[in-house]
Amino acid sequence: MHRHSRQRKVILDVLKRTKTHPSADWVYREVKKEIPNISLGTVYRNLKLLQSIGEVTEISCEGNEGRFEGNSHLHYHITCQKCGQIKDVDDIILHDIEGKVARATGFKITNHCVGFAGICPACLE
Amino acid sequence: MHRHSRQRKVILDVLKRTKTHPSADWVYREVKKEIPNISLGTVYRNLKLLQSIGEVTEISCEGNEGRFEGNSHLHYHITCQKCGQIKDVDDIILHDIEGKVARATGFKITNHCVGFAGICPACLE
DNA sequence: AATAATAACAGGAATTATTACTATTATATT
DNA sequence: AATATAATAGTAATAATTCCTGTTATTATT
Repeated sequence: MHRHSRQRKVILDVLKRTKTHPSADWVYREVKKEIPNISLGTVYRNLKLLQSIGEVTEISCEGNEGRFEGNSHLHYHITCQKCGQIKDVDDIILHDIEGKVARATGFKITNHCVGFAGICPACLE
Repeated sequence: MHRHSRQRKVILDVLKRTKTHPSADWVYREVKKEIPNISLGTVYRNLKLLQSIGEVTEISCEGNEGRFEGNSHLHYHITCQKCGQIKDVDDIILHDIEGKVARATGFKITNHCVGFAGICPACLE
């Protein structure tokens, strides 16, 4: 059973209000502003716990391991390597890729990581 | 300029002949059978060098960082979250996703990261 | 409100994966 | 064969994460 703790609440708040995809250490430093003696272990433990209850997602694409986000809905993105903008890829384009892979492999799929990088139309000119 | 070394050759041979997606440490232990005093640093250095010349790929999706493969034909990966095995998903299943995304977004795509995670048929029982 | 049970904590040690350093060895070129 | 230096072995260092232990705080129960 989970008890409430101030530490957990502040960690989640920090994640919910940032638009970036911070590392555990960034979260630690941020939470420290409010709870100066928080332990890094507490941050890791809670990031894991919050993941397990679906409040937080760990990004696993594009070498961004160890980055977390509080907005846990699935999405695809494409990054321009020149100007850095990130665009969304319409779900329809990649419709049912999980289903296709599940049928081909026999796996029960629980997660996927789909991301692209390239040069955007504007930068191509 | 690259010189040839026995160490590099054996490391590449080991990777080319395995069907698994080994870690640097597994490669190290395997190469040790042939070159008992090889250094782990040598394995890491060569894995990196072999990557840079396209002989070896490092898997970068779904928390599989640090896994390598010598098989360079296009395919995707699926990882079992229970037993940890990594299997290949043939390109045909997700045929031309890069092209689809390119046409939908107008990007010139140069890189992608596509991987899946779930529970494998054996672990589902 | 006080008590008891234990989840969660802080702080530090331990672990793991990877990289950096340095003196020595091996390879390609002359 | 002599030379220059890429590559090596072995070790130390770094970074990210997890584990451990004694203490604190939260929740349920009285």
